[in-house]
Amino acid sequence: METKTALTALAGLAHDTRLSLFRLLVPAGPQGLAAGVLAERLALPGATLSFHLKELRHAGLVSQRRAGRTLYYAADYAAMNALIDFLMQNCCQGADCVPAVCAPVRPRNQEPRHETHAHTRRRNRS
Amino acid sequence: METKTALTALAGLAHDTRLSLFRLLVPAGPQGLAAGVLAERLALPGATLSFHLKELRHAGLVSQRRAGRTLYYAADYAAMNALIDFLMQNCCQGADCVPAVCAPVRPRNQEPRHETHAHTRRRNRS
DNA sequence: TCCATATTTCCATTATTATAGAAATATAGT
DNA sequence: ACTATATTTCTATAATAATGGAAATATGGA
Repeated sequence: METKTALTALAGLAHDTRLSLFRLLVPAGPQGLAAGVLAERLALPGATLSFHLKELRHAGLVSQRRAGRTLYYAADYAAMNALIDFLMQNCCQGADCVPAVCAPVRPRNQEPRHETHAHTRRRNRS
Repeated sequence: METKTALTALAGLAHDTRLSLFRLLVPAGPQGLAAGVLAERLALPGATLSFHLKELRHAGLVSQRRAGRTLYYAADYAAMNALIDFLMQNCCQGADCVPAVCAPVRPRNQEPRHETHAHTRRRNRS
């Protein structure tokens, strides 16, 4: 991951509202949540919500999908993995490090979402 | 890690100059680098450097130590680990996840720097 | 075509963060 | 005590980001 990309991702998450949005989207899985639902859950005016969603989108952390007149937003797990990877480079320079692997909690009948760390064994079966 | 703490840490790293500072400090190990050295390496005016170092310090990402008239700044590995942990919660909600462990590259005659993840096996001997 | 719904973009305002010169503080040496 | 060095805090200014009402766009249904 490029430094500039990492910086944008960090700035994307470094805001109360946006972090909350992302945290709502993560357990929602790949199909995401409608803008309206997000607005309601966080009690945000539409314009403000839109502003932050755009920000997250530009940071590559969420994706947008239209279905009828509602827009669904979903967390981008690969982007989050890439960010974590980047931070681990900055934390330990690649040495003596256990890499992280993240995936949607319950992938709803869909193929695996990212090929990063294909070599890494999974743990924490819960 | 508390959300508020994570937000501060994210904001701490979400700036070009501060991320560069942190990346200079990481390989420097626990004894850190003098403010003067950092100023020179990044070609920053003293006041600007001070501003960003304070920011990083308030975010808990770096520590300060005085020796004579020079102030040394060092990366806080535990804080970085905590941040990565936090992000992994937000990425996969604790399920199906390999936790990360980070440590200084070459601990210079000093005891291990953090007790987080004492249960986790190390990998990547290089 | 007309109306309702879902959501965005526009724009003005306010709030927050960054920049860097100059003055202040801390320490050390003579 | 005086001077030099290292670095910070003070302060004003400039730059960037966030907020939210109002107007605009997109879609779907009658």
